[in-house]
Amino acid sequence: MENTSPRNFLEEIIEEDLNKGKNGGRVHTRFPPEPNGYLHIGHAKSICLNFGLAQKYGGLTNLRFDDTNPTKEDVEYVESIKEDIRWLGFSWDDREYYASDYFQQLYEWAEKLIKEGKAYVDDQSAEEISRQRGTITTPGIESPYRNRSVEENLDLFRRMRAGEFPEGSRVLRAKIDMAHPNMLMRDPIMYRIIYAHHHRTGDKWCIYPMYDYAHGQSDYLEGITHSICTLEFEIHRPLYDWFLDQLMDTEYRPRQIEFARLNLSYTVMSKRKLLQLVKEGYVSGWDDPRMPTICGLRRRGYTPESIRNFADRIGVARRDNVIDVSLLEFSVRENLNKRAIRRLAVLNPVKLVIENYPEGQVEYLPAVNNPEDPESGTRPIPFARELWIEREDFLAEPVKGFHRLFPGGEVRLKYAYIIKCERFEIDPQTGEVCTIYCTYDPQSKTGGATANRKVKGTIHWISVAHAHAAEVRLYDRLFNVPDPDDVPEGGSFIDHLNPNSLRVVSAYIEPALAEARQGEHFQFERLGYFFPDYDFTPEKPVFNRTVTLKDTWAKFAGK
RNA sequence: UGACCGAUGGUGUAACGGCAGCACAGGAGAUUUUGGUUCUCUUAGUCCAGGUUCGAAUCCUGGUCGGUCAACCA
Repeated sequence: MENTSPRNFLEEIIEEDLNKGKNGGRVHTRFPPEPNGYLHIGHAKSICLNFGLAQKYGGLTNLRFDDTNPTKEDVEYVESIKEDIRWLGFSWDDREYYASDYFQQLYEWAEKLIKEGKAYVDDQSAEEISRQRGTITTPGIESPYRNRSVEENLDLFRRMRAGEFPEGSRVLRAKIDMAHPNMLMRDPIMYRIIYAHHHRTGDKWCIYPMYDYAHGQSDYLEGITHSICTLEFEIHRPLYDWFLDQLMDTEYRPRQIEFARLNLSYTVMSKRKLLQLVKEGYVSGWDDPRMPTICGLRRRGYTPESIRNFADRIGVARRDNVIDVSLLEFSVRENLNKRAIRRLAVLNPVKLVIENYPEGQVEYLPAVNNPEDPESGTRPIPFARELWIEREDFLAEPVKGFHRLFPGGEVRLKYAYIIKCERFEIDPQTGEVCTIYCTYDPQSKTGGATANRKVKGTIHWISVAHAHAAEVRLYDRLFNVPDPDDVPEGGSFIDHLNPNSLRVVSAYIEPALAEARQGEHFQFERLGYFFPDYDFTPEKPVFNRTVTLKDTWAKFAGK
């Protein structure tokens, strides 16, 4: 292989395995979500890794729902997870599996372990078992039921399965080592009794395998070669290997490899906290555009490509990391800059009157749809005597470095004329500027005699007579500190919620925008990238702000 | 006082015993009918102490700091 580009540690491992001819030279990965919540950007990292690695090495990736706990899981989540993976641009073809597909085989293997004296039924309560487990620095003690006969264990286990015992009364444990320094090896629980309806197996089972017993065997059954998971499962690896070694005598072996999960600044990522935001109404739902969920990002206007690029850029390693959210924002700006259709909109309008422009006259001026894409052409936009401009683009008393409109100053109206501010009026009620009066240079239109005159700034505008109203939702970071989880005693990440993470404004948009379609990405020139919300209708257009444009003036002015 | 894992600019991530590179962020400038884009330039880093070696981010030893583990969750 002559690929000299730097490789991450997963690629190194895979290439090493390939060179050694391990597992017949196959690469087969899996993405194993538990259907108990919505996927977020951290899952996207894992998805890109698992599918990306398989793609790179000519292998396959399975989708496997890890549904071993019927009390927590639900079909509702299965569909959303599939939709999100597809949307991200990956396909598992027909390899859609469920850990529950393997319940029968897992059960038979459990009997095999019992027969070999490697597993036993424990009659103790959860509390007793927990007490006997010892602590991190002291060994555990053995259960009084540990040395039951094979016959008794088998009988009890079969009766557990038959539903003869109440929930929580007995468990099946692997007989390993109660003094093992790794607590997970201290006779871990393999099966527990749960009388709950399973979303796939219904009421067929009342005993359910634990993650540790199910995962490695599921990998084995699917022919997975590289079982990639996050760092917190590292300590589970000896157990993953132990079961495989007891049960399998082939040369083929799936291998668990851990990587550091994604953390994002100004964001919380745990399912529990995300759920709390939804349940307690801090956001409108899992797909609230401020959520780091895949469906939230989608509604916000993020593109699959931008998320894949982001996943590439953040890399992968085994050290804990916090990615700056600005890298995510960079990724979406970069992608949207290339593809977003340019349109004009005024979010915070103030009226501007061009006194020497004929009353009643309307011109349709050509405006470029996307300067990054010469093929995209132009559309006509109506220009008239009365316009809306952005309130921030006028200052009665200009400050140093201000390139926009002020009394006596000139500015170019994008795609139109150069205007000069003659005077302005203040609303006596509010004390705010209400009307700005200008004159225009009739020769300064694109292609005109004075069109190339240098003026300091260019601003956008909307003809009052032709403006459509729209609701625009301005989103900002959900939290106002880089690490929302960093809270003093008794505090909560909720305390760090950004009160201005959503501002809804009534805006004026150019006529073409009223005809926007779902799924189209727009740049409102000089403002940012916007995406029609699911609530959008031609009668009542609603846009979500995906992200602002990079704004070096705001940065300067803010100092 | 346990086991396992980790430590490279502000944030990520490369280097496989031989010039510490790239991206984001930050800064300066050029271009620009978006204070966008693009293009230049630029600030800033190997946790500490020993050892091995002609040569150490890399190997060894010891420390320091951080993470994970005591659900019948995954």
